[in-house]
Amino acid sequence: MNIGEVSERSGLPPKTIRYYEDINLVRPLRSDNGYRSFRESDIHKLAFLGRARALGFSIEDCRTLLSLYEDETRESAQVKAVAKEHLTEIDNKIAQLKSMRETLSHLIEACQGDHRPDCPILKGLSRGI
Amino acid sequence: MNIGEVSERSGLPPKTIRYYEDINLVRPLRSDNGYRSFRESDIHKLAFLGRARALGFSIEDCRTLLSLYEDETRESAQVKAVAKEHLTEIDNKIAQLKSMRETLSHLIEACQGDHRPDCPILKGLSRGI
DNA sequence: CTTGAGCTTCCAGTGGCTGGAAGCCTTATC
DNA sequence: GATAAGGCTTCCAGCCACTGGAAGCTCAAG
Repeated sequence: MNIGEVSERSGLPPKTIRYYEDINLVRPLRSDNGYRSFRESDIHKLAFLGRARALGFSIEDCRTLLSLYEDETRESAQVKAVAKEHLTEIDNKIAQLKSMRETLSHLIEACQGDHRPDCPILKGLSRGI
Repeated sequence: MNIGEVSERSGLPPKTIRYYEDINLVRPLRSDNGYRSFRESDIHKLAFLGRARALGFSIEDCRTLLSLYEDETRESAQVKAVAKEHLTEIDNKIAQLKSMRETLSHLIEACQGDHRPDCPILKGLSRGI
């Protein structure tokens, strides 16, 4: 199967699929004409990667998860550890964004948003919030 | 004032300050020895930038905010518009992270995390969540 | 005079793609 | 058989906002 169809079936752009080959996440075969030739197992891997990326896992996490997926002797504790660590990162990001949101929304509420130059947002940024 | 002291007083790393000069966010003077020579107003600007960045504004937003800050004829509505748009982006990011968190935490809860290979997290990633 | 800290510039790398150019391959149409 | 369109290939550059490191200059202390 050529890259175009694989792109449609996996939901990943062709550029991304080529990139994943570059960094050895997938290793499609090659046809005589030089085109990449994907097996069903490649598509399955790519879809796996797409879902893991959609959950925010880093590429290196994805590599780990994929190798665990293919390792019949894995222990689910290994997978769970990776996932838990990622969950913590997500929680940290959410907390950081919420804190930004808090400060920013206060400033926005305090600002009249009219034709006059006086602005609490700029004051907050210039004086320390 | 040299970059080291400015770094301490503004809370920004020297590398970042040099970068901000590169992209014309600040324009410190130069001493005869070639060293950057910062005025109080430069430090003020850098601290402003640090706070805006801490609120998650992009560099281009920061450039806009800084120019509004220095423009006496600004209308606070302009500032508020920039801030509101950024707030929306923050809200979108929070929503996306929460959705990831939701899915991921369900998978984690379902996983025993023991020595056996059976793992709902990997199943979820491979079959579609 | 030497040592060490602080400053300079420049280049490369981070993550995860994405855009674009130049050129080969395939398929359909004339 | 020529040609045009579309899909494929590689390679290089760029995105964002820095950050690390090398090579070399300047300055203050001992």
